[in-house]
Amino acid sequence: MKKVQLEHAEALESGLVDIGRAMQASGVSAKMIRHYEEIGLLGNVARTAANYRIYSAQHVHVLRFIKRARTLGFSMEEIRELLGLWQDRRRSSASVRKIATHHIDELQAKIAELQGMLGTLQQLVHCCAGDHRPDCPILDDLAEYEPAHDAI
Amino acid sequence: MKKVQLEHAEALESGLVDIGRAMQASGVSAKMIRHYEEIGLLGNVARTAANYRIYSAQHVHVLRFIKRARTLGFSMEEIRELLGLWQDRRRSSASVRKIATHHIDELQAKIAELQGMLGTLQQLVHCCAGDHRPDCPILDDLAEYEPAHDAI
DNA sequence: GGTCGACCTTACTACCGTGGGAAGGTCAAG
DNA sequence: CTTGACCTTCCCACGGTAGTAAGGTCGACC
Repeated sequence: MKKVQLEHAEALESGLVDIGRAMQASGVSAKMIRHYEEIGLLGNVARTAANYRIYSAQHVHVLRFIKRARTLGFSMEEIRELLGLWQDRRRSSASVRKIATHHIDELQAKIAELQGMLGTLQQLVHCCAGDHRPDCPILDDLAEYEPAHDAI
Repeated sequence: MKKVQLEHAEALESGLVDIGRAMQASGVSAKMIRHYEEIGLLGNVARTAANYRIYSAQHVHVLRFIKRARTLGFSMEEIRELLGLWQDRRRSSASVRKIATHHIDELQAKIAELQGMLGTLQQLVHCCAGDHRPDCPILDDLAEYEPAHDAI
């Protein structure tokens, strides 16, 4: 097992890319690429003799996978699982679907929460004159709101 | 200007409360009450001779204000501004309304973003068999998605 | 008095994902 | 040889909350 250390120019000619190109190709910042490596999402990343990171096409593919998953709001932990399933040929689509539906539930809960806030605020803003006078139902709500005491 | 240091029992008799009671009365954890003091939202907080924090009814009122504002999703910076306006008798309701409408815009943007994620995910989940087989449109999307190249 | 449990204090750590910046090494082109 | 773009590592920040550790203090009870 010889460890072959490529020079920078050499590496780029063999279809490998440096972090700048990986960044362009994936849309993930260099900062985050290093971070994803550090938390173990990229596996082994080669280095040139000068210690520069060198990425294979597969690495870039993983980065684009992560980027897309982040865009869909998956957490890093979920992404870790999804990557594992992606690379496992014996996975079941059910296991992927389970993660996705769980994430859908979270999204729906979050949306409901935000819509609750939004509704209340819209009501308050609607009632607020919004002029030079100090009287303000918004502040009144914040100052005087009493939580419903459902609990004993 | 004598600095009168009250004893614990003495203080509680004068309508002042310790952090535990402030926590119960406001719904804000002791941890966060100290934090809010540290970042300057509570002003001067008195201490007993034994260095325990002692809160006035006004302090508790501020804490409930903060609690309610957090429930509506305002950021700490926005809450700082709202508190300032609340305590300013010459405020205009327009200035409060402005903060609130800005927050409404943020909420709407966030909701739209989450709904975008949700829609895409629901579509993908809908297309996924979710059985023992490995074929999975969800993973396919994550792995092969190409961002639209609107930019040059 | 002594002791117990509940409460308080400060100070540090972590979470999540991202960005900023310092201080230094390396590349390729002029 | 210099320049400027790029790379390296390392540390810090955000926002808001929670956890933990090590210690001081309260009231109540024996």
